Amino acid sequence: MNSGVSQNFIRIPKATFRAHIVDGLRNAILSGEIPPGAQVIESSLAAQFGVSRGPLREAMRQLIDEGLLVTVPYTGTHVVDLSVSDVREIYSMRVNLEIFAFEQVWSRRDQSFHEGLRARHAALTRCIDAEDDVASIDAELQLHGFVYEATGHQILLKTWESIRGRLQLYWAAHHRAHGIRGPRREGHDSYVENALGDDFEAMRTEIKNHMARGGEQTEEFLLGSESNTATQSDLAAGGSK
Amino acid sequence: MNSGVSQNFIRIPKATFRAHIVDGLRNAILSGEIPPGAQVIESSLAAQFGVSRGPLREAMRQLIDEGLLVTVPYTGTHVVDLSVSDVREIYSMRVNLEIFAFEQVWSRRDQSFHEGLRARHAALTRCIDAEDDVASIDAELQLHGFVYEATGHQILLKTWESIRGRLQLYWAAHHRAHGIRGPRREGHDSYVENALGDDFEAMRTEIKNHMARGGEQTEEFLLGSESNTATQSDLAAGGSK
DNA sequence: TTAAATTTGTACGTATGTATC
DNA sequence: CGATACATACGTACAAATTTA
Repeated sequence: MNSGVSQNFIRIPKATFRAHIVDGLRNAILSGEIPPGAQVIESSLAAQFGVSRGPLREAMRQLIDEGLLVTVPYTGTHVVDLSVSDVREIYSMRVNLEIFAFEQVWSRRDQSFHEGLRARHAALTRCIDAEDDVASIDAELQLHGFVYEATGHQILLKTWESIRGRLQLYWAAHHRAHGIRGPRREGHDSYVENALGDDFEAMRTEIKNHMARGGEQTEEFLLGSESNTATQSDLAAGGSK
Repeated sequence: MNSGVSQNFIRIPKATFRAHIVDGLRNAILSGEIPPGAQVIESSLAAQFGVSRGPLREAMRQLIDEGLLVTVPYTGTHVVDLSVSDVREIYSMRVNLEIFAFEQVWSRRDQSFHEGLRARHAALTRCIDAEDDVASIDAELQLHGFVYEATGHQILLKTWESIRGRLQLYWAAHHRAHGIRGPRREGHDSYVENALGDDFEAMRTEIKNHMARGGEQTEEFLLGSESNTATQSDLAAGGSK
């Protein structure tokens, strides 16, 4: 039934089929294998993944409301091409979410929070020292994600996850185009220091500064590039409704 | 091709088919026609809506990550049954989002913002005076939703929409059980007054108070009820991931 | 262990809207 | 303006996988 493409035989480690496709497709997008703006056709992709169109359609729909794909009914689906305002929105939302996250977790920071944060900080530093940019993107997302998880706030965590993909996509595209990542090394030290300190207001301003550094590089990068000030991601961003 | 159930002939007023199902299903849930905790089976639902499994599965998946349905692979899908902590999370997130929304829109409040807000406030007041609780729930959501739309912040708006459904579900269930809605009448007057005023800090505290009123009624309602302190909505809330 | 219920996946075919020549 | 190609959207029937009783 499934010829040509292998990738089976791995027995699908866990859970459903669609989830497996989602991960594969997300990686293909984030790695740049499918570049921003490129069209994805479900029939081709189904063949490429060795699955039928049903599960694949559902997988695509999930990536659509993760904001990685945009679709217009009956015509086609493309990998999102972030505009300046898109990235600006992501960063402003991040500042807000992360301050809220620390607000929620501040009084409940315990031993394991300290250890977890320091561990991820160390991992990030290792990646940066090794100049492994791809890994350090992931490590930085892990660092921030840990804070959201520590809050125990399910909705907050889910909201973070809903923008994390686009943030990662932007960082990855930025890296491939310029070879240098967004936020740079020294920033993380003071970030972690404040996160484990006793001054909440200091942490609040730290977050704003931390994000602002990434935001500045954003502007100059996207303004220097060609395309968009208001892309297709505005309309039909949800697919339906 | 399609026998038995009618509902066709309407020519599908606009856009895709799946979107139509989503609206229908969402209404069925919010109206209590399908009560919280009830199981929904895709085959039955497909027959009931007169559509095939494909579009219906995708519609369900959309409601799943709207948080109205929860599913565990290979076993079943149920209407969400909100726990105390769920509602607590929704309210805390609302406070944060709405303050952020006013932060974004504050300096850009123009003529049409004033008019739009007052118009929706008037509509809400009309519904309350008419004692039409169902309509006033919708009117209140419209009032708050207008603020999010006015920010022009797509991500913020989408985040609001991602919790709006569950908030509406809770209000509707609360109303059916007790006959009285959450936030009461007088609150909205000072809310709108502050929203159009010049004191941002006053607005910030207004929001916290406004939400706190709804939150208190939440506690006593859910604690008086039987079931849950940590429901199924915690795990598998996304279906895949 | 078997069996039932339900979801999940497959493989076709048809219909419809969009765009392009 | 019409015809055509394309990709999505939807329909149907059947097979497989998984959990629960």
